[in-house]
Amino acid sequence: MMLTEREQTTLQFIVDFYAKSRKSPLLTEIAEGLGIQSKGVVHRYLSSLEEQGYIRRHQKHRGIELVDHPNYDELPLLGCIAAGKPIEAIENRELINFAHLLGGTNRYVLQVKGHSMIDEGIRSGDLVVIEQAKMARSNQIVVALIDNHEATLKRIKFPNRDTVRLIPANKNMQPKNYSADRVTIQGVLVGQVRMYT
Amino acid sequence: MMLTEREQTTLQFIVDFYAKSRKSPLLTEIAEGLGIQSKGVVHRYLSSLEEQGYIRRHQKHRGIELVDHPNYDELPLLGCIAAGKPIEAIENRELINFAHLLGGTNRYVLQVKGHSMIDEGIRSGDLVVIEQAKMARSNQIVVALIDNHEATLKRIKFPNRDTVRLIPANKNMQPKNYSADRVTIQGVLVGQVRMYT
DNA sequence: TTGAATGTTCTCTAGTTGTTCTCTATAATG
DNA sequence: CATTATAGAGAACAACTAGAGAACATTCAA
Repeated sequence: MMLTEREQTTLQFIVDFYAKSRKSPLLTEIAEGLGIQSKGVVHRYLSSLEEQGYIRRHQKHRGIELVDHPNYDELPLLGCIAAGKPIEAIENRELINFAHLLGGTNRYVLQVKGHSMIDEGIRSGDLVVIEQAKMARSNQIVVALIDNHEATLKRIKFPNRDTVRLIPANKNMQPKNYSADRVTIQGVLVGQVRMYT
Repeated sequence: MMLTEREQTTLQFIVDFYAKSRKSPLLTEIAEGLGIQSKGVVHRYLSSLEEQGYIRRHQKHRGIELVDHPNYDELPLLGCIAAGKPIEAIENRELINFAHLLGGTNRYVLQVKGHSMIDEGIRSGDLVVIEQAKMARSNQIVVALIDNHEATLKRIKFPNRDTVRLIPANKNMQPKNYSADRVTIQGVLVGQVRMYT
């Protein structure tokens, strides 16, 4: 379960290459991609990757097969999709990295119940990633504890030094002001995830 | 069975280093981080940490492995948050695993533009994870290509064998029927992610 | 079928990183 | 005062990583 630096870049190159072209690279293509002259070196990396279960090889042409590995934290960003327009292909196919969403040491997940953030696109059942924090900037969405027993997910503002304003994202609900000493911030919203089965 | 001061700071440094860069530090990096000149000293600390079960070492470079360290594909699910109610703590602290959202090799990300899925909680700017597929089940949300040049994200239904119905999630837009041969399915929505900075 | 392209297996080299020593210093303690 | 535990420097060596490239085997495509 330990990849060396070069083995990692090799694997990443294969993943990227496959994401872009839907086929496996040749040894020479990998070598070129890594700036290496010798395909023997590449072959050694591939052997190690195979031994560790990241790839399989059928000794054919473009025979490298990626094994599904739960450690990928990136996906290729293929483009934008707009209502009624074709997919704009993105030239330099970016990779979206989700690691930093998960990476923080003091983050946790809450499942949302109710519809107080519906206009923000946060629906009942969604997962929100919260970064533990005691402070927040105005306009951030926070987990706020009111009078030490009522926790809510709301957008926060500070109208003045002694007042905290918590704003739901739902037309049917009203913002409320609280004196600052009644509200404790428990965390700040850093992400929202929904999984469709 | 106690850690000395320096052993603790060493361990802390490794944890922090891993959290930031997702790889284990070199002895020299640890030495530098602790303000030590000699990697021999670091090695002694590591031996002690290993003996006491805090780390494992595979005598390679970057071979330090933290024992009992949270996987970075997972975050703890602390509970539910409802509008106006306290956080319901979940007893057996579940870990939410995002790996299977990212795991597939034939998945990619699109950034949404426009508001055709707004009632589904998918907003302009959101990232959607798409699994490449040519088929879909009724009621799934798919990337559909119409007449080979217009791609959209819509909920799909099959009213009858020859007809495909694409349904936007926006009250201001109307569902449309197409003859089946005009519509190509490019992928199925498997996830939606939004990151707040 | 045959030549070119590609994959496999080697040996060699260099540089980096990990391991094992010995030596010194300081503080706490009986 | 001697002893012990902690902390550090640094040298010598071993193990590992990285790369080059040659020779050979296999696969592909004309």
